[in-house]
Amino acid sequence: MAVKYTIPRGTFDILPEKSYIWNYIKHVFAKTAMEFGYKEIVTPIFEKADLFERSVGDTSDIIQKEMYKFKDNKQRTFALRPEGTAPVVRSYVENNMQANGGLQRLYYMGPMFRYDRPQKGRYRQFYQYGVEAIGSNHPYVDAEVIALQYAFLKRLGLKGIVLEINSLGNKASTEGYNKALRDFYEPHKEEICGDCIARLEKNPRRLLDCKVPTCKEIAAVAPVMIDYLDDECKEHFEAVQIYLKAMDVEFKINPRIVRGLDYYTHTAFEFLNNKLGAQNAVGGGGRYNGLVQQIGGKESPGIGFAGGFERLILSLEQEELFMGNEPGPDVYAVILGDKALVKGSELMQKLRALDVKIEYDPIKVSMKAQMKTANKVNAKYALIIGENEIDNNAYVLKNLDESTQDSLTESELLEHFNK
RNA sequence: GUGGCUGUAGCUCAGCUGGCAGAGUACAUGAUUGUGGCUCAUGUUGUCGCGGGUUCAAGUCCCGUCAGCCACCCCA
Repeated sequence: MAVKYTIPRGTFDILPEKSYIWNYIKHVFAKTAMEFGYKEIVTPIFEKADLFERSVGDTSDIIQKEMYKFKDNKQRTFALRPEGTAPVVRSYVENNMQANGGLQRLYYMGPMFRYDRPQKGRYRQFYQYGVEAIGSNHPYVDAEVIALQYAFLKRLGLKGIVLEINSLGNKASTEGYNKALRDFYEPHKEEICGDCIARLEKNPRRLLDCKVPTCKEIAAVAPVMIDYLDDECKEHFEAVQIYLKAMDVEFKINPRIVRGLDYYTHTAFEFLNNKLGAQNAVGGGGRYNGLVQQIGGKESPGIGFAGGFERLILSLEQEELFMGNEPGPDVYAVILGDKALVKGSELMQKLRALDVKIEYDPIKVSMKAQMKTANKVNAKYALIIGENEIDNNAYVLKNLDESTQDSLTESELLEHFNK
């Protein structure tokens, strides 16, 4: 079909039949976050580009090739946000939330943008939900944030998702580890793939999960991050695990977890659905103790996570958790003729005032077509309004599930729905 | 950004070595003069993704392009 205007590549419309499930997920997330004491924060869709360049890290692909950058009329460079943490931290610093003291618990939802080649579960405009807890380095907070996302996924009914955690240590241990990795790989330079040679420079941790067989063999005996943690980092990581167990959160330690953004330190975690194919990360996050300072605030430790709506919906569909369809109307009005429609309009309006969800479709003319539609939209009742009913003040209310019907006067009808 | 597969009715898809564009489903009408779901009958729906080329003739072959999917990459 040749349509004149088509949607931009890597974007999608949320059509009415899907918007119900989107709203449902948003609702469940907001509810879960609020139970943990998190409050919503809404930041703009675009920010100054250098906010991301400085925080996310200028070596990452997200900044190097995936950011939607543009100049406004005054030649200032902005970017559509590629992720949610930097804007929240910017707002935290700019609004001096530190002055409130204590821990700030924030949640957000909204579209993010990355210029990448689309495939299933990967879009150029995609929707994330996430939280940030800023102001404490206590390992309980790490566990709380993880437990929140865990609770959210459980509440949606998802079973096929596993949680993996890791510690990336502090800056010193990360640097030490990266050096150890580079030293280890140096003598193997001839044997590893081209991608891995680039990783050696750019992001040595990624060497560990290369899929090329020869690289895999080498990676299997490469040094592991956990051995490079100092005592403080180790203690923190162990404490997180104790709290997670206390909160009955199931997890697995995976020393190979790498996060895509440069600002992560200490705890890192991922929720994976391995039935999803290549794009299997349903959500993930980690601690970012240096980020607030980097963005210009007083040093303040933080941790957060983000997850994608699209992969969540794919997972729900896969596990056949369709959350039910949108409920049908309470009443479908079967109105026979234009004369009856005048009284019908009046009646429908009176019922709506009683909070009754009522639909009518003037395109369907015959009674048969209207009854059929009432059935199709899954209405509980069909209300028949014809000239006979109006003349006799006796309206037929048919219960479509039970196939029973009663004849009611207008006041009886309103009484029936006045609960 | 790299490689591969696919694009035909609203949806799912068939269409062979070029020869009248199809099925199921959905939708509409009727069987049932004002009562839905089941059944049966009849009917409507197409720039065959788009542009070009080869040919008497292209949904089919060739080139280009756009889009989706799969893998890499990256990550949500």
